[in-house]
Amino acid sequence: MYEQSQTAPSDLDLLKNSSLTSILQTEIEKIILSGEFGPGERLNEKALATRFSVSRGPVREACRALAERGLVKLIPNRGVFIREITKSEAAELYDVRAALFGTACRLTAERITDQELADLRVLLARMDAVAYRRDIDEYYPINLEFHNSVAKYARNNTLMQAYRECVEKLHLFRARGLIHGGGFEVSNKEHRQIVEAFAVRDALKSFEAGYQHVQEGKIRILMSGEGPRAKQPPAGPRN
Amino acid sequence: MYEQSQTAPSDLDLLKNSSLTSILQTEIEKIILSGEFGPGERLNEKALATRFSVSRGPVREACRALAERGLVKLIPNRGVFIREITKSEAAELYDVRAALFGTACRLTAERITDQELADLRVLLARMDAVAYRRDIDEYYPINLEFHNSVAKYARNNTLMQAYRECVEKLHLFRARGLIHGGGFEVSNKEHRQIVEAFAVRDALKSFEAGYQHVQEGKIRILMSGEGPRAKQPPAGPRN
DNA sequence: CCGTATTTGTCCGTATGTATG
DNA sequence: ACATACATACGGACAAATACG
Repeated sequence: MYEQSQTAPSDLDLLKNSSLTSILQTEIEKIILSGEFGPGERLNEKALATRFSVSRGPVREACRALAERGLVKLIPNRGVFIREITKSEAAELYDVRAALFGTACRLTAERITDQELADLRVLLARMDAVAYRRDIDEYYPINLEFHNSVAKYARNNTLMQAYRECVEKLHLFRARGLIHGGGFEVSNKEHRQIVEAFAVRDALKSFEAGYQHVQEGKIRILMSGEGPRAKQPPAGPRN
Repeated sequence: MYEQSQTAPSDLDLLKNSSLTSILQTEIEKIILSGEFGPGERLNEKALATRFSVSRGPVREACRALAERGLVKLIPNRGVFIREITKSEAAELYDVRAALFGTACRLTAERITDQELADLRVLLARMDAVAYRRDIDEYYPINLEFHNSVAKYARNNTLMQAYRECVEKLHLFRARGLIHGGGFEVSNKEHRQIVEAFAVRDALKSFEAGYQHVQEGKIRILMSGEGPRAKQPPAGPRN
């Protein structure tokens, strides 16, 4: 029998998780985030299966995983739909993101090395440079790297993963067209406050700076446009 | 064609998600949290299928979802294992939980009604009563209700769900036997600080009280026992 | 080190439920 | 309102990989 001979796997073999389902999960995720299908649109199982030249089984499993992750929504007997993020849900997500990023900042403040601090300052300078030219295509990736670096320096993988998931879900909203464009300088000023809090290793101040930075992003979203009108489905599964 | 005729589903029909897979997901989750299978142990797909008198398809889908949720771990060609939470992972989870609960407290402080405040005080009194008798079986559910109430009063479903998931994952660790038993009075004293911060609607103070309360729980865990020895798997999939 | 048994991975067929004309 | 077409849900079977003797 198996009993105790079956033990938990090491963390390493998760990386080369080369099952067909996990590959599909990644691919479908890419499709979703690429915006090929708009929010609310339906994904056809068979179409996906033929597209990747596989059977529907792995596709279903991959979709089930993505549903749990909040990227798609599964309706019994109707199929899988790209998750629609309403404005209020986006606002909720921003609060969660603020909680996680703020805490990442707090932990980072307690653990950051001088080298890491210097690296962050480099990113600040680079953002200042491109912000001056109002180049959002240049600014965005550096901004992303800044946030990811902070999350990394917190040395808490669980926290970082939760943060990434949160950001990913918000991409579904951003894809709707409501991109928080403006505010380079003000954004980078907030970044600077975070780094300064790191420099003096002030945990609470770092938290608050990170928390408020995300909250500012939320406010920009909420102020822009009217957001998606809550278009009612023609008919949910009535039973 | 489908085009726009297919719109996103309303939030309501998620509740009666009566597909076989989602039922299995709930059932298997119950099995895991009940401790019927210890952490690291393997779940046999066919055994689960016959147990619930269903095919392996829905079982596999349910397990995929649980894997994404972090309750089980899927290893290609080897199967599904109950997730093993090491002490360091538990510590990381506590930081995340602290972030979420602290933020829930912060939001609650901004939105709590007098009635809700009164309800919390009732829970405090009840916990004091059972703490006096050192009755952990009585204390635990009230303690749980207190935390859930606070999470609810924050009026942020996304946050609450993330918090619940976090707590659920920590149950996998608690199930190992390292229950944070002691400290009734000190715990309820922290509860009282949270409620007092609510009473004066101090957001930052509420956050810090909630954050530190969870952190205290973390410290109790870390201090207890040596934690699970990292028993190495006999052989990972070598390829 | 090799053969066998068991388990997982994948695919396909049928039934049921939903949307459309 | 009814019938038709189509997509999903589930079950079962075959192939591949792994574990054990």
